[in-house]
Amino acid sequence: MTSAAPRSSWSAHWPAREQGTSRRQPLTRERIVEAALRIVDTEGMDALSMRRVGQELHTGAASLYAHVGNKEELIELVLDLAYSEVELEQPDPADWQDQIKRLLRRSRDVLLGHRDLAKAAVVANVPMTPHAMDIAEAMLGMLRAGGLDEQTAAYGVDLLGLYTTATTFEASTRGGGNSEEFTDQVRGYFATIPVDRYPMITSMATALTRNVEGERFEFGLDILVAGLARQAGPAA
Amino acid sequence: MTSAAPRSSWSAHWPAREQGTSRRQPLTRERIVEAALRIVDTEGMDALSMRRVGQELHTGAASLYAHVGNKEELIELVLDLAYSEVELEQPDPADWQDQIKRLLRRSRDVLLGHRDLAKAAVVANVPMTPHAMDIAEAMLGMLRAGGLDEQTAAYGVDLLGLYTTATTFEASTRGGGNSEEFTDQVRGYFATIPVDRYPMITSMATALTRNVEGERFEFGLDILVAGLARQAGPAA
DNA sequence: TTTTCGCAACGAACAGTGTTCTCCCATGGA
DNA sequence: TCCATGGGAGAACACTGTTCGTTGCGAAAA
Repeated sequence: MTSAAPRSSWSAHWPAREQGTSRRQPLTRERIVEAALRIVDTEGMDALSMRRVGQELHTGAASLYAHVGNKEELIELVLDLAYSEVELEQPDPADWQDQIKRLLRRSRDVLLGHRDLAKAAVVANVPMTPHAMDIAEAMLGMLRAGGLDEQTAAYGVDLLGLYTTATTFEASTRGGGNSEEFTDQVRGYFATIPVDRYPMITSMATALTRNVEGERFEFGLDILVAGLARQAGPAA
Repeated sequence: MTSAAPRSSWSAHWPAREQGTSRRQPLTRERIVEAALRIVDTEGMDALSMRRVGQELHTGAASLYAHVGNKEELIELVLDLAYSEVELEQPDPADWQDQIKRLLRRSRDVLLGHRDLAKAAVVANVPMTPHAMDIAEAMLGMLRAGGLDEQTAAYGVDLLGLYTTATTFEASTRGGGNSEEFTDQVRGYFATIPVDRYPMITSMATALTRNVEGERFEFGLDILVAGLARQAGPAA
């Protein structure tokens, strides 16, 4: 703040730098959401504050409230922007199980590509933003193509979404996925707890802390999709 | 603060009220955690602040830091206190599937009995507090009794815990469970979205918003436990 | 019994947070 | 040209978690 100069006169000396590209663009909802996502990508969810977003756009926090309502809505918009990156495919009855798995893997990868953004997905209720609903719509199509009845498909899409967001959030807290620091830390902790009270945990420490990229996610994914498929099998 | 009197002289006039029961008990970790849980029960997680806990114990926020370290640790302790309410049973190979279901139902009920405490369970990483590990220990025993190998049981306990906490948190945000306000609100929202973009969602609105006590939870529970049992079947 | 000493208790303060109020002023329509 | 609408922005409000420095009490030491 020591180098702060009168900004209006300063920009008056620099009237048309690069013409239409940047040069003090008007504040829009879109630019705000993009700036917020940029902050999440580089500094994480905890660093996302209204003042920080304002700073990113060279303005104050108060200016944002003309476009976004409140922080909760901003986070929702950021999450929806991320969800828009998830590529969808048309439901194919012959391939619906793998389609669902691919879709959820892509969703997970997109979330993991934005640091700990999955935290927002977990805290948010049922996602009712446009692109989140696009994903739900696609999943419902696949589940129905697989022969599931309405109620099973409805419960199923909820279950699959819940699993994906929760498991992705969990993964995002473990330092990005590849770091073995967390694993070693937990394993070291398990070595200190009383064996007589926790015979299972202590003896299974290595299995419990196993951290192979995606394996844990695939494990639950297989169970869930197979379980849903079994609901369709006997009925159809 | 207008009625604030010199407390030392005030308590000097009231030296031994009720002898050993109350009378300005010393601040302990236990009393702090109990007070915090009381606040969560009556006002919810969002109302839980260090100052609020201090107020509950007729002191300031700073006094708590001699016993709890920080807020994150306090929340962990509160969660662990709640987990201590979950009754456990000895693993029985003949009944392991229902045992697991009962255990998770009890866990869910305990969490739901403390407002939105499940939020803490979701945000917390893998629970490594004593009573949380007691539950994990019991579940591991049941899974192993069911014939699952080490790695499957390890992934399984993680999966089941994740599902229970996430689904319970989701349920706790819907106004306690019985309130149909949220259901009507979502259903009303679904009536406003474009049918051509969301044909599935709009046509399945009633199935998607179905909110029968526990049914949704049981749906996922059946799939998960059955899925794990299938992992044990062919191997054993 | 007196003195010392450690440490829990605590008020105040710091650096943040989300949000609102209230101006200022530029821009578009009349 | 005038005026009104509304976005931009500084200041302020009511909070938050946490730390600092002091106070005072209770127990051990002399």
